[in-house]
Amino acid sequence: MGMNITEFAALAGVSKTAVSRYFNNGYLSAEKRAAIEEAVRRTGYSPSEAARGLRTRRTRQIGVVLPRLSGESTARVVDGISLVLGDKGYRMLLANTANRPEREVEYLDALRQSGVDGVIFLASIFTPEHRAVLKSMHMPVVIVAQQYDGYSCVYHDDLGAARDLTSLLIRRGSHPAYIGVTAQDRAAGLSRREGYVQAMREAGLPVRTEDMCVSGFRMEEGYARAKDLLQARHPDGIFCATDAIAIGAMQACRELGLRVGEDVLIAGVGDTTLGQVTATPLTTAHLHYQTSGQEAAQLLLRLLSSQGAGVRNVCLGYEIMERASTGIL
Amino acid sequence: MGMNITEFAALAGVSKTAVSRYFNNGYLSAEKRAAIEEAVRRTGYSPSEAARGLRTRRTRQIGVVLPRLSGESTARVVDGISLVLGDKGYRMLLANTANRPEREVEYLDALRQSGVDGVIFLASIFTPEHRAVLKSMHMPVVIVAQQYDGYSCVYHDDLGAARDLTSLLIRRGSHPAYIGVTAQDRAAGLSRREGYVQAMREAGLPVRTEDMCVSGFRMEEGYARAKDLLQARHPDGIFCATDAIAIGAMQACRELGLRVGEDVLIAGVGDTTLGQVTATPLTTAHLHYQTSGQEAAQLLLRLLSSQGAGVRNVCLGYEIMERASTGIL
DNA sequence: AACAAAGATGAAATCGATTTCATTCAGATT
DNA sequence: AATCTGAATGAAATCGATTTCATCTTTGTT
Repeated sequence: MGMNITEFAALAGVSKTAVSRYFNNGYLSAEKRAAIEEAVRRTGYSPSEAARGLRTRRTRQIGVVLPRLSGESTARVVDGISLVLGDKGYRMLLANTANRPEREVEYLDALRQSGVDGVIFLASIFTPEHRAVLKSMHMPVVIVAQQYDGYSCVYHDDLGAARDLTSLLIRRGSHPAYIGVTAQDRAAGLSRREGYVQAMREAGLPVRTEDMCVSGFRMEEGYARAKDLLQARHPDGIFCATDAIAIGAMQACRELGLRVGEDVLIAGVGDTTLGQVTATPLTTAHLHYQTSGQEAAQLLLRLLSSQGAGVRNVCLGYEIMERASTGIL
Repeated sequence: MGMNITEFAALAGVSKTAVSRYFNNGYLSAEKRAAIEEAVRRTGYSPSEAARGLRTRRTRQIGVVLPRLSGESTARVVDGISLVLGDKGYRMLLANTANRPEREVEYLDALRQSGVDGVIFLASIFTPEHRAVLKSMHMPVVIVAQQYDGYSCVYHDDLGAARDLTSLLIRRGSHPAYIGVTAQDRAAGLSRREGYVQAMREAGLPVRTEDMCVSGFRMEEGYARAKDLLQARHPDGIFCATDAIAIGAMQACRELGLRVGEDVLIAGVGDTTLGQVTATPLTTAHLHYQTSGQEAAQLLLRLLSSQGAGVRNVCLGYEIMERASTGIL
């Protein structure tokens, strides 16, 4: 522990320079290398990250900003990130903004100061302040789950997934309504709604604003919106922008005496575990969250090695999981 | 960005020392303070964490070691931790060991080197190596979800929860079997099993090893163990050490044509969202995971301020959530 | 008026590494 | 034999802060 390079070098019988070279693979004779290796084994010495960071301006730390940790999708993305980062000897500095956009900006700023080598940003909503802070970051940034011009992004084909699911609902004989999330969230809000609209148009069905509404991300909110919608418009199908909302909707159906998969067809997006254990298993789209985390980390590491390698985007596909909520199979 | 204290001091018309004092609330005249404040506003200067860390040997970073991120309980604990830490200006270095105990030791070691101020350890299993590495940590450590002699711990009353749930199963008319996890996990494995055993004894029921088995943490594993158990022993109740296992067990029942809550009563532990959306809502014990994260963070911060304040333990209670899986309410 | 105590101040030392640079030495080339 | 090449080497400069310490200014006390 409390040993510095000078002490250690003396102990190993070599110069400080040699020790530094040992830990940074520089020119070094085999004997010295062996002597140092031996001394390391004996003493457990390892160079101070602080000193090293001061000199090299690199910390081997990556900042990860995310809106929440509860929520399976985020957790899976982070899992993917840490998988890749851990392997490459990078550490992960987590900034949990607890769904408060003003905190996002705050934290991005803090990360900039704390000297992380790069940032992975799990975005939900982009405000003008976001744009400003992102611009002021003098380090590589990768954005996950959103496409954002000028930055490397890893995202899902939200539109495609929503379109396919809506088409499925139509094919199974329903005229689906829509429960989504705020359009400020361009991926989960805007794109998925657009997918719904496209599928409806393609099928020649009218797109009525009365059949569409906006919910929060929580199950309870989905439940409430669904109950309103079901009582006001009596839809025979609902496409929900997220699994959580869909689960809420299923519950609302049940309470109103409607059979899910028969009286009302329901689909969600995300393929969370939740949708697999419900009374009626949920039809949904599997998005490759963990993969997106891995891709993001790899993208960032590439940006770190070859400086300014330029912006690169990765769009991941999806997989439709057809289950009983859209009709008995 | 690229400005150091010397440049900045010149720009503000004061000495380096004054600048340092400004950022560390030392003696400083009002005029200088104002001048520096103004200059900070103009330039956006902020001291380098690396240099600061080198000199002070403090990083304001806390290492958090955890076995997995997917899994609601861990996510909630981390949420709690980041809530407290964020408020106090500490950052969180996450080490995700992906359920590999050998990695836990590795990461603890890495954290020690990387100079975090303290560590929060979400433990599941303790091996002799764990003990060794923990001992070699020259910094405060708080352990969550396990009681471990010599360290400050925040944990749940696993035994009590298990005992109460088993008693409930018995009161509702069943003679419950047990599906648990490895006893190497002293909290979720050993204590909960002990709670089951105690409740059985109290009720004067025989505790048969054939009625008890060990599962992994995943739903699918709970499903498999439950199926075996149900076919071999035909129990009319099962106490499961975790919600995930319980969900698997419910599925096994359904597939065997047994009605959950009638033919077979089932209870789990953890009160995850999963248990609230299943066909038959799950009776379980709510453990205060987020609170335990907060408590752990607070404990650690206290250890950091008053050096060697000594070991303190926090045991959090639980709340029995009685739902339909133990009989229609 | 003399003196002590307390408040401010900045020069210089320090934290523990990396990196530059000048030098040595062995072997290859002419 | 003289020269060149390139690998190894370590002394010293450097990264950007904090902290000590000696000095100077106030203020308060008698």
